[in-house]
Amino acid sequence: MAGINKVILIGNLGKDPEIRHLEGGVSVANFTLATNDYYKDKQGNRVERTEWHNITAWRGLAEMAEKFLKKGQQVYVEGKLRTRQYQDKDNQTRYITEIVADELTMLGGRPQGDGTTPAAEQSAAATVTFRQEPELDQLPF
Amino acid sequence: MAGINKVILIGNLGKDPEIRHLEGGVSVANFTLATNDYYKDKQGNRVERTEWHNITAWRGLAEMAEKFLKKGQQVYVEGKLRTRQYQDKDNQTRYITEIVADELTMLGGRPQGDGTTPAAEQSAAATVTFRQEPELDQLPF
Amino acid sequence: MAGINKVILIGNLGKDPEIRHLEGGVSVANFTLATNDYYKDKQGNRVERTEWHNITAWRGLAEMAEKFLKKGQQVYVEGKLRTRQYQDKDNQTRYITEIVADELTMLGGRPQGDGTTPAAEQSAAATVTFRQEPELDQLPF
Amino acid sequence: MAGINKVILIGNLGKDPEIRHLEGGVSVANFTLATNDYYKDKQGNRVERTEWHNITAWRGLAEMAEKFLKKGQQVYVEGKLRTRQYQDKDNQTRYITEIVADELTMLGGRPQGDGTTPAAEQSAAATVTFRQEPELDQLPF
DNA sequence: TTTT
DNA sequence: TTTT
Repeated sequence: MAGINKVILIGNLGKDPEIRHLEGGVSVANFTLATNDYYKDKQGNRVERTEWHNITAWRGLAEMAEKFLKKGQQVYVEGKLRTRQYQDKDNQTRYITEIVADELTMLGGRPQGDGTTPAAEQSAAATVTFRQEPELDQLPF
Repeated sequence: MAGINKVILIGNLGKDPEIRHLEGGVSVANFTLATNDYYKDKQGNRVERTEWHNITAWRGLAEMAEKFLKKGQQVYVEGKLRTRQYQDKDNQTRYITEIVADELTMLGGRPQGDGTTPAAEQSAAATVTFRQEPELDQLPF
Repeated sequence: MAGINKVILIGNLGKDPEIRHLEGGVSVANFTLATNDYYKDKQGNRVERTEWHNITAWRGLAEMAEKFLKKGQQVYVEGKLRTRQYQDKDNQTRYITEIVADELTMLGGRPQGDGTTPAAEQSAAATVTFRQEPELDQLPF
Repeated sequence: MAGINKVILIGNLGKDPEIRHLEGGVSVANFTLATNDYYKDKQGNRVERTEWHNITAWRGLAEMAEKFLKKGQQVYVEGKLRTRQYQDKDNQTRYITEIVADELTMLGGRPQGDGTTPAAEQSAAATVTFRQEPELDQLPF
């Protein structure tokens, strides 16, 4: 049965995206994204809570993430949850949950950079949306 | 900085919700949810992929999950991602990502039951929405 | 500046989709969707409120809506808001807000049909997802 | 049957929110929000399309919109669609579709102000989330 | 005009 | 009527 698996995040990159080029020319980028919220504890103090998310982007979206996204930047991420298993260094099975991005949109936040990027270029880049084409496999037949 | 951390799922319960009552009278329910999608592999075969999600509901939403949700049922879940760490049996730190539910809506699917629940009750239950009140801590001050 | 314009609905079709074939071979389907919620009035009575939405689907998604969606069926719709103007019969400018669908997923609800559709076919159809390819114009250059 | 009626927008305010205080002390704020996207026309030219949305906020959320949101600012809006009818000046029935906000989050964009607001205050305000409590009527009984 |  |  077809279902829905959708994640929508607005947060800040914890580091610059890291891109890898797999065999067959496929690119994959990874970065972490912090989303913050606030709550009041029992004493009435305002407490901040940061949640860290593992974001993965494939193909053209990976290239664009590498090109345009920087540590500290505020970004909108839309994607889906995927939990995969891997073997840790002790050969034990572990699980990691990632968000596979379908869309990345830069929001108003300025990137934390070295100051060498011309303001005009930053400004132009700061508002672009990247949308991943759905895999050609999504058709119902 | 305030962010957005939102998950929207439609899937089927992998098991009946399990509820625990913590000290202080707080309830928490857990269940797994399967979301399915399809893709075509390189040979053009239609392949199904199932993603399993860990859902957590608190307080009144936990009570309602226990009361109304059953294994197999199709449900809409809205919530937020939370990754927490715990110690495994070898005292190693591990991480698990869960969806903390804010809203649960039963969809058209009939629960997989023992057939003893009157149809009228099932039908009445099958379409209700439960919404968790936001914690009273969400105000910006 | 790039923005986000996203609508997520789960409701029931008020009528069968109506499809039109425009010049150039482009298809467009329209249907209405009812979403229901409940509130308690000041006397404590449970009141139902129905909201009606105008859904538009283009191209392949239109064909699939016509083929698989029926009056009464429960469906998940994801799309974007678009308000367009038109001239009414008195030649006055009027506005209508529609949801242009990107994705349609049939949920558990059985279609209201003439009873001639084999159950197996209904069941197969009842869970399919249709996803519109993004227009080729979504790239940021 | 319970349904889902959800809208998620990121855009810029077209004007400062206008607040009205109804009898009984209830506040309601209105503003317009522009969401922009881009497409390539048949000649390959990049064309911008702006969609304007009517946003309504009630009670505490209205007060906060009035206090913190300004023309030009970039904001995340989550809410639900509601189409209501009214009589125009010729006593004809007309319809308008609005988004009734449940949550407003200011994003990185600086408000278009008179320059008298201290930067620190702007910065503090620029990232806050306001969440409307659900009406107490949302419970399923 | 839907659904429960 | 916004933003880039």
